[in-house]
Amino acid sequence: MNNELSIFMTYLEKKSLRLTRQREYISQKIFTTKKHFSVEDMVDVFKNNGGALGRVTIYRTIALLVDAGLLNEIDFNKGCKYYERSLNRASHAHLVCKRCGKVTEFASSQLENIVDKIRVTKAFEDISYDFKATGVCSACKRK
Amino acid sequence: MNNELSIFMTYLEKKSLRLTRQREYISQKIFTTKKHFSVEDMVDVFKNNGGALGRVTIYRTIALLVDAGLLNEIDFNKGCKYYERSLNRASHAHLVCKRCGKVTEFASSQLENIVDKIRVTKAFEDISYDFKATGVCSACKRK
DNA sequence: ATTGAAATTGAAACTCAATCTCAGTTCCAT
DNA sequence: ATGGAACTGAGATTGAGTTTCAATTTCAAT
Repeated sequence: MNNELSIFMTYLEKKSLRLTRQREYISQKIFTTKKHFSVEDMVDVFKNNGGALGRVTIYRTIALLVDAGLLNEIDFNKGCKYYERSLNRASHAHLVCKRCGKVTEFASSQLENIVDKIRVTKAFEDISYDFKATGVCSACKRK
Repeated sequence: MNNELSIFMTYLEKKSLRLTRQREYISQKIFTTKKHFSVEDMVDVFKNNGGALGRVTIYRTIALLVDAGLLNEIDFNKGCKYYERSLNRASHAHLVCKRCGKVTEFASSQLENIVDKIRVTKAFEDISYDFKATGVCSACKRK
């Protein structure tokens, strides 16, 4: 059922790392999150839910999830990293408005074609990717 | 002749900003740079060349050049922003090796297609874009 | 030329995301 | 149980990038 958790467990085992109570809490919370989030967002989640976890542990767990291929790291020009779950996501670009900062997604299967070509012609492996288009959204343009 | 400088001058005029000695030094240096560079790289350039310019001025001038559309801001997972000249560049992706950190480029005209589609279907304007693929390069894989 | 408003510079202080350190704790294999 | 390895988290640290502000430069209007 919980595919992501089982992938995480396999990853940890392969690296001789442990699925601790903290790692389980943090990853389960992330695996039920639909939106983009920053590390500080997650720190706040656990602060508010009483289950105080050290911010360092949250940083480290997210780094593990990125390395395991379960999270993509993305940059929205906001001064900190953001993350999104990567499993079974349709390929998409991120549109960031440089006026209002709003982020939207743009589905495009062509991105997969490009990545496939990179994989084949450059012998690049284990690829995660991020297409970011920065511009002015239609709402801001009207002003 | 110096197309980029004239675009920069037009941009400054439109914004009622001045082409100062410092801005001219910094932009000319950038307009003769082929490689990716960080702000600190530029700070060092001017430190070594004796023409000490305040780092704040360099930050601000680069921000102007980005806003003028003459530089693209790119992220190589290195903890600071990098920049590349954008005028008349063939569209390309950045491949970043997560082991050795090496950055290579991958030309792909398909990227323009995707951006065109974003422009039209999302009414997104004034777009700059960055396609980054993070993975393991063929050299690191062999180890 | 002189004046005054606006833009500019740059040193220093500051912010804040992210990392490092290290002492104390937990877990696992023997 | 015991030793070694992994783990946690508070606090200190780093470093890119921004803000502040006093002093300077520029430009348009007189």
